[in-house]
Amino acid sequence: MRARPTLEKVAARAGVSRATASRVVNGSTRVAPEIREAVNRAVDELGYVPNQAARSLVTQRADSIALVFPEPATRVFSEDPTFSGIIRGVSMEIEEADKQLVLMLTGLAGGYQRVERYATNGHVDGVIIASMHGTDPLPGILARRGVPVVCSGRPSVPSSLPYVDMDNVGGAERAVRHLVEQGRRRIATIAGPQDMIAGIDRLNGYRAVLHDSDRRSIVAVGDFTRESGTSAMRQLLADDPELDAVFVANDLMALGALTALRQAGRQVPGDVAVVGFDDIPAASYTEPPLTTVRQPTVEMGRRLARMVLDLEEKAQVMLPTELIVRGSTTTP
Amino acid sequence: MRARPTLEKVAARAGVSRATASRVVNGSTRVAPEIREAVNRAVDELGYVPNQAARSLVTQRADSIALVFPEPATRVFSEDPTFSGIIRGVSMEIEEADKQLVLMLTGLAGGYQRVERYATNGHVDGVIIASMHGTDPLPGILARRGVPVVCSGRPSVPSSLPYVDMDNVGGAERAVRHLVEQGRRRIATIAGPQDMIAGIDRLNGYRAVLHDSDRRSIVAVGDFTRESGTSAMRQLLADDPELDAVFVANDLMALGALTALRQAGRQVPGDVAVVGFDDIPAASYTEPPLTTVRQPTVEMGRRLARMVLDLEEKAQVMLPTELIVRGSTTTP
DNA sequence: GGGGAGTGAGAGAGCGCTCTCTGGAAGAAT
DNA sequence: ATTCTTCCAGAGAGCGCTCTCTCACTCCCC
Repeated sequence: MRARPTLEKVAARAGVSRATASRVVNGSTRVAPEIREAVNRAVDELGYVPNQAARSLVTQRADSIALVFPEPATRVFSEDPTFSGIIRGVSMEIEEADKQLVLMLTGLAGGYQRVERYATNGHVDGVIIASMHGTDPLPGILARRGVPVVCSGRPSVPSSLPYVDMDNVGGAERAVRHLVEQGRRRIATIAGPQDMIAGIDRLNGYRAVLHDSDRRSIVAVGDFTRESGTSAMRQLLADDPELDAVFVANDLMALGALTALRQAGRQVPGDVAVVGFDDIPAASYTEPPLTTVRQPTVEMGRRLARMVLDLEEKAQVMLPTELIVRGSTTTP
Repeated sequence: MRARPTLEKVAARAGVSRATASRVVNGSTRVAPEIREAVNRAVDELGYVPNQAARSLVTQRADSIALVFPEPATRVFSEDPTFSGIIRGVSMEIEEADKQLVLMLTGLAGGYQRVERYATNGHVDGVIIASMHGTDPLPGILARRGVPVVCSGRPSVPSSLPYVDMDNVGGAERAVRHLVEQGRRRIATIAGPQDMIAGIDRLNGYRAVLHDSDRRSIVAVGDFTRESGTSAMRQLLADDPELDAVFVANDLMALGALTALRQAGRQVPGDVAVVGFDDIPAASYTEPPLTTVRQPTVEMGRRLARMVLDLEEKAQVMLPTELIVRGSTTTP
């Protein structure tokens, strides 16, 4: 394999100085057309590609951004496509901007320092933190160190850091209101973990609508896993055998709840209507198909990337969610 | 934010030359203990972290490796956790080696050139290609350009490139043999796409066992999606209403097949036994739970990473698969 | 026609680091 | 005591690039 050509070589071949070659490569307009032409030809002929390390060294930019998943890696890539959607969205924008995506899965405590070291090190122009725990200290640390940071999901402690969040409250409200409109009287919920903003917000949305419609709330708490959905549903049925609807804070738990309901001999939606949250692929294949709230995960990734790349203003953004009505709440 | 300290600063503080500081930072043994001590103290006090760009520039190493998914990104992160497992495995090893993971999702044709440019550019010490299409030209191109490449999945055209593959043939054989042992007489298969090595190998495994056991093969072909599993199953039932078992080349299609069987009024495993392949999370939650073949995806990621990092010899490796027997083939 | 204004190209410094080469001190051998 | 060897620290070049500064040249206006 032959050595990679340098700018010097390109300049020599085009009969110009290195500085001029650099100008052409970087798209400066202040170069005479015929010279630009000559340089471009030399670039093509030699197959020149700029050395990123050299460029970074002088520009102090890295042309890459880090996407950090502080969750234990095992959880990150489960059946939940939320993270996949974010990765895809981020990846699209990053690619468009001709930058690189550095993926960091940092489940353990030690991983924090690794990310911190790496990010404060000029390796990276910005960091996207796909944390679901609002209390994560990492965003604050990095921000204080001067690294551009954008979070997915609103931090639970108010801060001025930019983030992109889903409208969890609104989605939950729409879901529960849908159950109310279907004439359901006793609407229970299986809430998510209350140390995650998504878990908190979705429960708040549920409570808000029930309060308005003068129904009492029936709450069980799960941890977003399928198993916890099953046991939470059993507990709800024990608490209130008369319940006729349940809003489940994510689809995975809703799948578990469906199992528990089947085992308890309840018909869905005849006896009990079920609404989930997330719209995972499996939701369309349950029996009956699951009514759920869709999240714009890819869009979320795109916005995160655009913010961290400074293609749009860093702000605190809320993305709308959408209720997808299927068979688990209505009979055709 | 204060400027990052340079080696120069560290050296000054420790009262040594930059060269000596560099030696200490890079763990050279030929430094007097007290000096090493002094430098380390200065590093700690200043919070020094080496500038990777500067280091790369002189060492010609990038300390990062690329993980490329040439599939359309949409497919990559679907319900199929194979890719997630690979990412996690790769990530673990990369982290351990203190290198970076650059993720490239290059669905479109143009993406190839981007990867090629990026990888032949010294940005990256090696490339892991998570392709499932054995005919992918990218590995060959990169290898020819002198970039270390390791593939996940055996290329369909024989080559000398290193790869890590799953024992698809063996897994399929074990699955079908299991059906034979259960006394099934008419064993059909829903094969995967025949332009993917996994699809081909799993069909070959099926054929081999049927041939040995003197049964005739009944084949329908799907494309690894759930929908294709449903329609393939319908077709099989039309072709041979008497079939009493089906080996499905992946779990997603098996889920679809289960739906078709239910709609056709067949009991599983009473009338028809079903085996899948992959062991996706959903497989344990179907009714009945799905017998399937588990793949060591995380291990695959680890091996891929270790090879590309030269922690183990680059070779053509086959990882064992494991039959997980559940309710879709046996009654308790 | 002369002097500024404007424009485009080159010279050269320097980003932060590694690594070879050199030099000096200390210990071993003669 | 002198030379040789060993060992460790420093000097300095240079990785490939960007960017400022300088300079040469053209153009235009008085």
